Amino acid sequence: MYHPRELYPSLGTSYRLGPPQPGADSSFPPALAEGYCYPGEFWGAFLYRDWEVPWPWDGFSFPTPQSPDLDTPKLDCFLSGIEAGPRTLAAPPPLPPVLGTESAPPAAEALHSLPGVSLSLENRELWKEFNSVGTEMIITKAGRRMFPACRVSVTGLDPEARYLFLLDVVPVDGARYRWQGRRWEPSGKAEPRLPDRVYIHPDSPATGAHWMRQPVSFHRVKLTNSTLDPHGHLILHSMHKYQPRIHLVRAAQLCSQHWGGVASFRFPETTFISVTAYQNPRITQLKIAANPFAKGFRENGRNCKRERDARVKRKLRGPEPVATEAYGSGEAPGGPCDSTLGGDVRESDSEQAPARRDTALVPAPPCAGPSAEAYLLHPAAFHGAPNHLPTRNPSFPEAVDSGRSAPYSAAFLELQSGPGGSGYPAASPAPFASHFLQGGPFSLPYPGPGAYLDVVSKPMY
DNA sequence: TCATCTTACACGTTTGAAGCGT
DNA sequence: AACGCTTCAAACGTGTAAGATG
Repeated sequence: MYHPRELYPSLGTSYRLGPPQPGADSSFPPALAEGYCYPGEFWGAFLYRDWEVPWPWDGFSFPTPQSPDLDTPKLDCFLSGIEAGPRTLAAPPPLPPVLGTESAPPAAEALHSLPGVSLSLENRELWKEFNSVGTEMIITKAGRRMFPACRVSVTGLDPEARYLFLLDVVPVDGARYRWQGRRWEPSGKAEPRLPDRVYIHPDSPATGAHWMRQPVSFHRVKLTNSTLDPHGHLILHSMHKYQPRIHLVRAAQLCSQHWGGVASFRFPETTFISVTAYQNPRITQLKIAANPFAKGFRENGRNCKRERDARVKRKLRGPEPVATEAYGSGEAPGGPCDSTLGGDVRESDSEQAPARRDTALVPAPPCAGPSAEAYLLHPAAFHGAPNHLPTRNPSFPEAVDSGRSAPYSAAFLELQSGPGGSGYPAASPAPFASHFLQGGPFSLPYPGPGAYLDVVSKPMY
């Protein structure tokens, strides 16, 4: 991955994303609000903040914002330029204060101007298993993958139209948490919110047929606790509760100035607490049992506690004899649930390097040449079209993050908010992109596939 | 002293280049 | 020359434990 400053030094260091500034241009519809909907039921989504309507399910009520920062729709910037679809209203169920005690409904939340589109969590059972214990996600300076990863299947897309799949992670509440030996409990106020970043699925943009053909996996997303993270990973605070959101953005016409709509989803069972080291031993066991990368820590693995202890003892005694004991299959009940995609297709096969991608599904946009303006207005049109991507500045080394050549040449933008965290160039007439891009030359490139994007960023501190 | 974070480590998995045969 | 298959080494992704930090 490359930093935009490295890729495009002429652009300077600050790109700002934000909703339109008051008075700058009032010709756009207000941002759609977020809503909660059951997959398949919500369609055409809708909701909240400004309207109050009865929630159709017992026990749910309108949420009370616990923090002014809380749950700010990062993609409002996207929505402000989108042709709004029909609206209905629904209210999100309240998120439980403490993990492991909730009985959250199988609801997906939505933001929506994509009627008929629904998303279902493919590995819901695994998520539920973790959620029943209280999911923890390790965050490290270098970035750590999520496990379980978000894997969803989508229906209701226009097979011919192109869509972007995005993922971000938002705080669930305004509290900091603490492991009290047996469970998580709130222990004070949350840290100031960090810059919002969005992960763009490497296949983006692709046709609706492509997205619907098989489940969409976000297993490459990495979480970090480094506020200065140069790799573009999603930045989280440790000991805070978060929830992933998945967004679908329709690029209505590759070369038009309008995007066709947005749908945003989240699933209650994907809530997790970010940690730098696992607190709940049950979570550790679940991860070891379910994550193929942790096979070495299973009962029969050489890295299991018994073997490790034995190695330490042998080390203390003297030279270690050649190990003759065959260690077992390492297969634990439950298996690597996240390693499949669709029927017998492995998850990893779903996000192959471009060479293996069905590029026929994502032909180069019919635009003529790498017009900077076209890029700005229709970044999605440039995804999957290498010839249209700006050339990387060779004077900057590749990010340390990838020892091997990055299959997607992933880049990301670090887009900083201006004063107040909002605003956009009043002079820009573009209906979509210019709503959230501000402060820089308009040759601003869109991050490549598999990249991260900062949106509506706020000052770190 | 305690809670939290960082780092090095060993191991299993994944990836892609190289080699080979057709 | 092109293609497909196999092999293999390097890189990556894990959880652990010791030590550092505040």
